[in-house]
Amino acid sequence: MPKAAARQDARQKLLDAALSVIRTKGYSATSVDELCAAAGVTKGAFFHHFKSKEELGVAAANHWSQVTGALFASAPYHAHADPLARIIGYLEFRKALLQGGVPEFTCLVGTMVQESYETAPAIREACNASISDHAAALEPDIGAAMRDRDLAADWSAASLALHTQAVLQGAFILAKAKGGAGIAADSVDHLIRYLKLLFGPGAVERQS
Amino acid sequence: MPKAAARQDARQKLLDAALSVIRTKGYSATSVDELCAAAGVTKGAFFHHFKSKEELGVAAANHWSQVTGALFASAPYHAHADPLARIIGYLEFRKALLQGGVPEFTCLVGTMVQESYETAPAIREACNASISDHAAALEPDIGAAMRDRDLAADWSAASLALHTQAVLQGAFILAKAKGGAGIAADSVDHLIRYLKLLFGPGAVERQS
DNA sequence: ATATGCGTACCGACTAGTTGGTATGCTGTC
DNA sequence: GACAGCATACCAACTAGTCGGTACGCATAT
Repeated sequence: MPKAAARQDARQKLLDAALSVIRTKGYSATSVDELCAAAGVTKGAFFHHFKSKEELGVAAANHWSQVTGALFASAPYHAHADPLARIIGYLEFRKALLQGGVPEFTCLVGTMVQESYETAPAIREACNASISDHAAALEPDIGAAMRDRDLAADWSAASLALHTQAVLQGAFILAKAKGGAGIAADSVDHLIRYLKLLFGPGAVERQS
Repeated sequence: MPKAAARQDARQKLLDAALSVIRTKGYSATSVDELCAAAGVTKGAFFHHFKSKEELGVAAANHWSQVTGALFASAPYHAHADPLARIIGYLEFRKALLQGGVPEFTCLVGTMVQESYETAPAIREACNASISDHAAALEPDIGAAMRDRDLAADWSAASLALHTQAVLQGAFILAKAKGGAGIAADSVDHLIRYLKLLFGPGAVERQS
């Protein structure tokens, strides 16, 4: 019975379509009709599940958090024993993700927040939560690496975690401007170099 | 005779209005009518000077390059004798610019390229030129600092120059998401710390 | 078993307003 | 009187959102 399975999946199809369409054209330039066409559903279905386009935007940001959250949670870099190795592993993983076309590896919430931070507070907050939560997931490892090496820093683990996200978001903008991923990988390399310098020479190698 | 002065300035007023309106609402969400209202001109004047909205976008990006180019060319950090001190001075200057509301200190071309990189090649290229030219202006100082210190690096002056722009663009996104400049300043601080580590301890202090 | 009742999921034509763009005309300057 | 600079009026296409209606699953009663 495909009927039971088919039910309630217009919402999912719309959210999945939103991820790719909005990353390609931006939030404002994406029309509801276009979203419906990409998802293969009707406008009636759209407004049955979302009371407005803005609500779809919020839901898309949350959906993005879930999808990427699952991706990073199951990534292999968590296996490293040394916390700094896990952080570097995370960044290498981000670099490995820079494959395919620009719309495929760039960030949904980074794109959306640029367009709606002043006009759609609900979207801004959902995007902020997505970025901030993702950064917060890095904090424990950064904190542990600092403690491991008795670092008396004038910066916090939280600020460094957010800085990694700033570099990534900025790398995406340059990739969009230049039309390729190369420059983004270079920027992540600079970030990795920064971390290795911060935590001392040979810091990663002296892991267990 | 205000007439002679008033002539030909609809274009300037439109470009100036574009800088602030597009930075606030984004390119797609900004309508031609809105732009005209903000500039205090009519639609006829708009399409007299620009044959399409996209052409206005390109012109706005070029206008942005000119305005910011003049700002940075006349900035005080060029006075430092040491090239590294000039670079750090540039970043401190960028930090000092993080004043007022978010729309006032964020970057026009970074905002525009996100929305139009796939749909408007002319705008993408104009934004790319703006970012790349600005980065290129930093290259000579970075190269000089590398030579001064006999740095045998596995990265180029060009890639570090672009990395600074990535950090700044990413910092703007975080500022938009969080609704404040604080996080952006933190990220620039991390970047300054990276440069000081890269060029060796006490590198800036041993300038003339 | 089957009839009744009801809620959720979905459809697609419709509307009021907005969009980028055009056609035409007026006004001052060379 | 030609032409640049602008204004006004207008248009077809598109916009987000609405609305009356259908299809179907599920619970309870009979």
